[in-house]
Formats: sequence, C-alpha cells, structure tokens
Amino acid sequence: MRKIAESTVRRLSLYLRLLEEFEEQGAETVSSEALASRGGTTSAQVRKDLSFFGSFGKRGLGYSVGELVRRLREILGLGRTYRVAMIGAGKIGSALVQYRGFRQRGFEVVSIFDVDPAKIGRSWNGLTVQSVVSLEGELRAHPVEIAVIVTPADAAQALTGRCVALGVKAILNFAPVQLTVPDEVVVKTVNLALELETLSYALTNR
Amino acid sequence: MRKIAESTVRRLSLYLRLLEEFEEQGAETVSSEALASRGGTTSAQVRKDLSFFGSFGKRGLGYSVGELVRRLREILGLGRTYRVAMIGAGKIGSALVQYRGFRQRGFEVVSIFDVDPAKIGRSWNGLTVQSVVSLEGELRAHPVEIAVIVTPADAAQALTGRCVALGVKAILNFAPVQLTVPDEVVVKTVNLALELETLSYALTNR
DNA sequence: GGGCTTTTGTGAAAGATTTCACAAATCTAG
DNA sequence: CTAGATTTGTGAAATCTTTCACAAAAGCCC
Repeated sequence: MRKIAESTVRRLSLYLRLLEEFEEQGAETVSSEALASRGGTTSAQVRKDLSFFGSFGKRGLGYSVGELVRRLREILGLGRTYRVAMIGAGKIGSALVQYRGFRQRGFEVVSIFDVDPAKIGRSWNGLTVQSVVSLEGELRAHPVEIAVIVTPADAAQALTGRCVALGVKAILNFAPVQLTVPDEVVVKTVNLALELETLSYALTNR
Repeated sequence: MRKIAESTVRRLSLYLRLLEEFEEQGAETVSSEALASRGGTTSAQVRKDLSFFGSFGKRGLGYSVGELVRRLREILGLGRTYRVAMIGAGKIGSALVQYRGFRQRGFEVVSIFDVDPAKIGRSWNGLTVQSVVSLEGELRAHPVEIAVIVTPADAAQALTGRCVALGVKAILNFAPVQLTVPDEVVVKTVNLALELETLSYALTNR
C-alpha cells in the first residue's frame, strides 16, 4: 500500500471517535464539514484523508455514519485481537491494563513480568506477575505480537531486544528512551517528559 | 518570536534528554552527528533545529554539552515552576503525580479534585482530595497556571471551561476528547486510544 | 604560520502536507 | 423532468519541513 502520513492515520483515529459520537446521537449521515468542525480541522482535509483509502461518501449527501465507522475500523485494523505482554508491573502498566479502551481495541494482556522479587508471584488484574528471567520460556510457550515496555529507561533497550528475538512484532514504549529495533518491528513511544516540555515551551513562548 | 514547528520543539526535548546522557558519561563536547545518530535523525536536522534559536556551536569542534543543556532548558522554559491542579483522582492522575519527571520539570501539583464522595477527603500523595464543587473557591484562593484533566470524556469539556474561567493558562488533557478553549489557552492532549490505533494501523498495513 | 581536517550554520533544492477551487454527483421541490 | 442546492473527490497551488551541499570557522600538527 502507498505510504500514508502518520498525521493522516492520527486524524482517521480522531474521525472514528467523532463518528461514534454522531452514531450515539442517532445521526444517519455526516458531512466532511460536520466532521471537520467537531475535530478542529477542515473539510478538505477530511475528504483528502479518506480519499487515500477509497471514496466512501455520496455527493450532495455526505457519508453514511455506520458505513464510515465500519470502513475506518477496518482500515485501522481494529477487527482483530492482539496478544500483549506487559514488561514491568508498576503504576503505569497497572493503569493501562485497567483502561477499558485497551481491551476494547483488541489488546489482550496475556502475561506480565517484573524484576522486583516483591512483585513476582503477586496477582495482578487476574494475572500472576512473573520474573523477567522466565521471559524466554513464557513467550515461547505463549507467543505475543506486542510488548508494552513500562520499565525504567536503563532496562528498556535490553528487554526490547529480548522481546524482538522472541518474535514480537510491535513495541509500545513508555520508557523515556529512543529504542533501536530491526526495520520490520514497529515501535511507538509515548513519552510524557516530551509532552510536558512542549507544554512548557508553549507557555514560555507567547 | 518566529513560529517554530511542533516537530522541532519535540526534537529539542529529545536532544536535551540525549545531552543529559552525554553529560553523565562525562562528554565535554558533542557534534550534531553524534546527537543525530543517538536520536534517530540527521545532523543537518539537528543543526537546523538549533539554528532557529541561535548559533551555539563551534565550527570544527561541535557543541559544549554543558552550555547546550543550559540553552535548551532555557528555550523550553524549564527554569521555572508551574502550579498545577489535578482534576480527577483516578489511576492515571495518581501515576502522574508519583512520576518524578513531573516535579523535575517544575510541575508542582497543589490541589486535586474529584466528584466521587468515596474519594473526597482522602489523602492523596500528601494532598487532600477536594470536591469539584469547591473548584472555584479553591482556585481563586490558590491560583494555578496548569490544569491536568484526568476525568471521563463526558465531564472534560465542562471542567475545562470552569478552569479557563478561573485563569488557567494551559490544559494537559488525558480525556479522549477534543477540547475547545480560547486561543490564548494552550491545550496538549495525550490520547492513548489514538496511539493504540496508530499502532494497530501499522501492524495491519505492512 | 600554513596546510589539513573537522564541523558548524545556512541558503537553496527537494519532498511532504495542507489548502484551494471546481467539475461531477446526487438529492429536493415543483 | 428541470432548476437549484449540496457536498464529494481530486488535480493544482500554496505552504511547510527536511535534506543537500558548501563556504566559513576553528582546531591540530609540523
């Protein structure tokens, strides 16, 4: 498939959320202009974004809410489930697992690891926290597609390497480091420090 | 000041983190090439990013690590402290307040609010959880610059409006909604659903 | 000091993304 | 069925961002 800009994919995700709101309110159809104004963008942007994937609208009428929701879910790959290993049993990992949206989008946490002996063996949202020593054995017995890295910065790269060697296809990284992985592995880093600093910049420079 | 791209500011934040690592390792100077390769970008990009703010390097030598750290902290506005109100006393808020980087960057949480009677009155990281009913009184007595919105989606916009009316200058939003605010107020939304969906997209389309 | 090496700072070129603007569809009403 | 009103889909233009490429500066060595 032709290369799609990250910014476009992020907006598709936004449109999906807005469409679900329109659906709840009982709307049958929606125009690019309506989507745009709710989403803080322009109607031309909405139409261009969608046009990369096909033409889903009817001229003069707009888009069928239900159909567009279905199409966007399909484009974003939200029909399937992903098996997830959580690497690190701290606060953020815990908040993540309890976050409904995680499971709603098909992310199913099947194992959880930590180094802290105080945590190992504890029950944690229905799973038993395992030692990272058993990472290889466990992930070979029960493979996963996604690893969520929720460890201190200094442990993140080594654990990422081990996960990749075990066949993990994607890394969701919450550690404040730049991870190195082979080209075929997808990495998405969520870096709160960075968000705080851009906020600080915006507050300072006005 | 000339308008700086968001992507540039994000990279400055990244450079700062990398420089702090170089500093720990005792490096005196660093070249744009060294920064670039550790940060997954190009040396030209590093130099261009910095050039928007001045010329901090020495030709033939590179950048003084210490000086560049100081300059970047200044550019990003990290010298000062910000008073923060946390709106919502759930998991994410809790993880946030305990996150060292939050305080390290000068974000000082001075009050915390919730609607849940079971939470109100509880001690929470040294602060007492207050009812949102007392938001106005409390923030008038002890003004803050930043409000962190960690509430369900349906409550976020109304609370944002109340905060803005009370003089809040910036909103850090973790609710999965598009917030509307006056132009002079800065909003930064951290939307996990969106990150999950872009990851799902990347896994699906390859 | 002069020649060699390194590395910055920056215009210009290339590439990517967003906005414009309008023909083509489709609906509505009479 | 025709006229008028909407709204899509999309090339072309405008704008924004990244990369290129090279002169200028600075250190190093003999």
